Amino acid sequence: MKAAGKPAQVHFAYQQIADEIEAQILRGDLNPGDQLPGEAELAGQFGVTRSTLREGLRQLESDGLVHRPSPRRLEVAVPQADQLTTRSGRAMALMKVTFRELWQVTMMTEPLAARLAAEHGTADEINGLQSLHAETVAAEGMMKRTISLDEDFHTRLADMGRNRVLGLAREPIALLLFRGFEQIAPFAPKFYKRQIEAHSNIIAALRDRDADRAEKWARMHIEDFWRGAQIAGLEDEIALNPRALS
Amino acid sequence: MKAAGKPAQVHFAYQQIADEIEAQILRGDLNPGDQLPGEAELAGQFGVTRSTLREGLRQLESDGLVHRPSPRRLEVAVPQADQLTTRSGRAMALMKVTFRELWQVTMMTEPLAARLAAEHGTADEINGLQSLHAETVAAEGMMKRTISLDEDFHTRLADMGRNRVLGLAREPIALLLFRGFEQIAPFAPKFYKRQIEAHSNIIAALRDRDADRAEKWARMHIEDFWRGAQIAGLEDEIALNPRALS
DNA sequence: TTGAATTTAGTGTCGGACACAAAGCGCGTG
DNA sequence: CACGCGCTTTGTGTCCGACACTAAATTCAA
Repeated sequence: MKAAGKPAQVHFAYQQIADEIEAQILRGDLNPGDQLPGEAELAGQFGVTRSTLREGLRQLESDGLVHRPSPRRLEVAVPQADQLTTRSGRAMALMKVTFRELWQVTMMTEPLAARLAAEHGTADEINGLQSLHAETVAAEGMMKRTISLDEDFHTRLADMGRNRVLGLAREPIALLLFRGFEQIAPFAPKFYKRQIEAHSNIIAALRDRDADRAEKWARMHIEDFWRGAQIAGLEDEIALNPRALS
Repeated sequence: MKAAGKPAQVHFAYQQIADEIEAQILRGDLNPGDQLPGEAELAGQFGVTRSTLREGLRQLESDGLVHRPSPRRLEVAVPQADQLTTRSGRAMALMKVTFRELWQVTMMTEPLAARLAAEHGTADEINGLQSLHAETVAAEGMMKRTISLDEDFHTRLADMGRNRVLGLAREPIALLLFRGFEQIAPFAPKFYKRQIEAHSNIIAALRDRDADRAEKWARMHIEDFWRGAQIAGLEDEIALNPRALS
């Protein structure tokens, strides 16, 4: 059992470059927003060719540690949430997680999100949710649109809670689960109404700053989802074929 | 509002290559374990030079979609959990999340993990936990070692629950939070004992397959952690300077 | 037939080269 | 003197060709 330091398998130059720059960023030598030198200069610094350096840069880029606002400018970035969402979502899809797994976790995250939102959400944000909800009501029966609006509703709810960790953790999970609604809806048409009821009760609870009630309705909302999955016989089905992510 | 398809900003050849191969994997044309042709051949297929192709490969590699078991062999991989853990952990560290944020989420994940473990854990796994626990008892007072063992305990507990989504979501969060113990321990020496008590109660609950009790003790365990953070005055402190991730 | 020696193929790296676009510059005109 | 337009410079994306080194494949010997 060794300390969790860097694995020493770094004999490839491009890997060393990526590691070194990563270390500089994590160490704080380079801060988000800082601009990096041109490729030629960097290559010189590291004593490698541009080709080799570029391979290292590609790696950092796809790690989200650097990015190019303009083709001319290479700067240090803080990893963006949506990028992590994509990666996690892809991983979960490829490991063929089931509805049950997604649901079990969502049963925790969404109620917590609702609770925190009730505690920290601003009036403006609540109004925003309200108008989003209005759109949802108008879209009753339109599956794709409903799914997209639902994702949005829950994401905004989570953002209102002022907890970035929760936001990061729940996003890919909620995305996959809610998308499963596509397979459920045909079996349970009345779920549109129940969803609308739940959402409006959550909003009402937020206005009253009633964290308990918000949490309770969120829980019921997600429980409903599970009943739908059961009706559709999806409990242990794979949630999503990866291609749907694209 | 357009469908969530790929943004069309794919004028760079290396990007197109990465996207194309990614699509083939997601679409199922390529399955985990499949071997890919050599670089020369691939380059030919895509009509680019090896240099360009390699940049695309580096990107896929760091996305965890392909990897090289031997330098000679390039094959399709399913993204590994620890890779995602690193990425998420790094992101959270760079966005300077607070102890409070980490703790709020952990208050949900660990009790759920304990509950699921009580429902699905095998006798073997429980015995494994038991011996790990014995090590922890022996390490009382040794901070670094205690932290590492604690991380391990909770990770194994989560794995016992047969929920990969929970495992994926909680790992980076728990890692960051538990590591904060380093800053707490000096202020609250008796926490070693409370941790030992909590862990052994969880194990006992697992043996009885008492999900409620397991969940309860996990919750108390994490609550303790929060009290420690309060004593140390860390509630809204940044959990970790990124460098500690290395 | 099995093991050792040798060929072969493929990766990692190098160096140089060119087109194209953006950033910086100078110039002429109002 | 200020402003806009075209030119130069700089840097990225891509290509080409080459070579060392090592792991896999093949041949050869016992």
